[in-house]
Amino acid sequence: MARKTGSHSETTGPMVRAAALKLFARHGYAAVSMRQIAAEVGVQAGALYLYTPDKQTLLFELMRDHMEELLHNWAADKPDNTPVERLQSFCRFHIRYHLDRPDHVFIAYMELRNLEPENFGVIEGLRRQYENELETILRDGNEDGSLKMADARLTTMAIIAMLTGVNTWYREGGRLSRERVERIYWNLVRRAVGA
Amino acid sequence: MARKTGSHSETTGPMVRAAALKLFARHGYAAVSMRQIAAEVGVQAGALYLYTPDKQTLLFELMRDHMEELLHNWAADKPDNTPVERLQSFCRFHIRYHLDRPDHVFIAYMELRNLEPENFGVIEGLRRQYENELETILRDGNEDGSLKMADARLTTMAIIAMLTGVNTWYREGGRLSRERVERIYWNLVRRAVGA
DNA sequence: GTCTATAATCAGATAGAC
DNA sequence: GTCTATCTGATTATAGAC
Repeated sequence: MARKTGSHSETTGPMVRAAALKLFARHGYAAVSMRQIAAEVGVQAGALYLYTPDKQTLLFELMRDHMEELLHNWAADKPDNTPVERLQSFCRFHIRYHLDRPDHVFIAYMELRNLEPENFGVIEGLRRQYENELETILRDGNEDGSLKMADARLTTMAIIAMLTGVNTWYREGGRLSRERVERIYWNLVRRAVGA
Repeated sequence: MARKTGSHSETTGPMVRAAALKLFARHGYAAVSMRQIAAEVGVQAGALYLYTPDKQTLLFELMRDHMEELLHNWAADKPDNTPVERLQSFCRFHIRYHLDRPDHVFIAYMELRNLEPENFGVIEGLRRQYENELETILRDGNEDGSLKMADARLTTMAIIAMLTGVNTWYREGGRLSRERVERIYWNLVRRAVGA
């Protein structure tokens, strides 16, 4: 496993991020040492600092890249039609995208408090952007009468919490397929907002 | 602050737990040192070991006591009437109880992975008991026709995730009163399960 | 690009004085 | 019951050899 010599800058960098992602998700940022990450990659601890200035940056970049890719992928996916159809797309996209990246999602929600203030601000801003995507759909539906709810902001937070919760219990090969889970959750959301 | 001498066994024990609760919630179990907890209490690190055998037990007992009190309080609150009324009681109870104990709730959800396997099993069992309280209500409603949903277990997980999510954004003195939040969330749940 | 060695600090936990 | 001192080992990060 451990390479003693040679040049691997193009593979080692991604391997360091992948190892950090896996270990942070499994044990938590504060509980994982740089030595553990190095061992997972197959290098010595000192070598990690060729790929990241420090442990904090490693965490921050994992979270930032995840949030930016989330926004980018939703922007590419999002349809331009009725609020109800956009809402359905959002629900299905959110569940699918999050189930595909359980470690990223776990970190993005659990490690916020381990970010230094400046980094925290950046991630909070990206998260808020994503929430606003859903909130806009709900407001549009409220206005044209296709949806009905007391408070669009609260309903946004309620729906996102509900959908993200799938990650806490879903297991591949379990009782229900992804498609079935997506449909059941969409029906819960649909009825909650009177669509 | 720091008492140099004297006997305080009846106040220091609770103070140690309160300090650990606050600091674990704020920074995470792994990121908090016994010295930080001692400083918060106003004693030296060594003195903590009069009140807990180790750091792990401190975390475990905070989580266990929280879950047991949650179950106990719900048992005392829970009405014995129709599924719809029991569901409403559960939703309002859950939001109110969790908003009253944000630090306990935060720890109970975020620090599961820092529990040793045996302790983890205990907490998981208590959590499952609580989920079953809601699931039973939903099944009863499905049977007598007062509620309608595709899958009681999924709906249980969806509702609990949605309700617990309130803790992530609610701020005392904010735009909405607790009473208003409780009512809005109850209406979302009510419609989602066709009540 | 990676290694080994090391600096400087801090961790959890214990022993013994008072 | 608390403090001080200490043990043992781990931590992040850097320096310099190869």
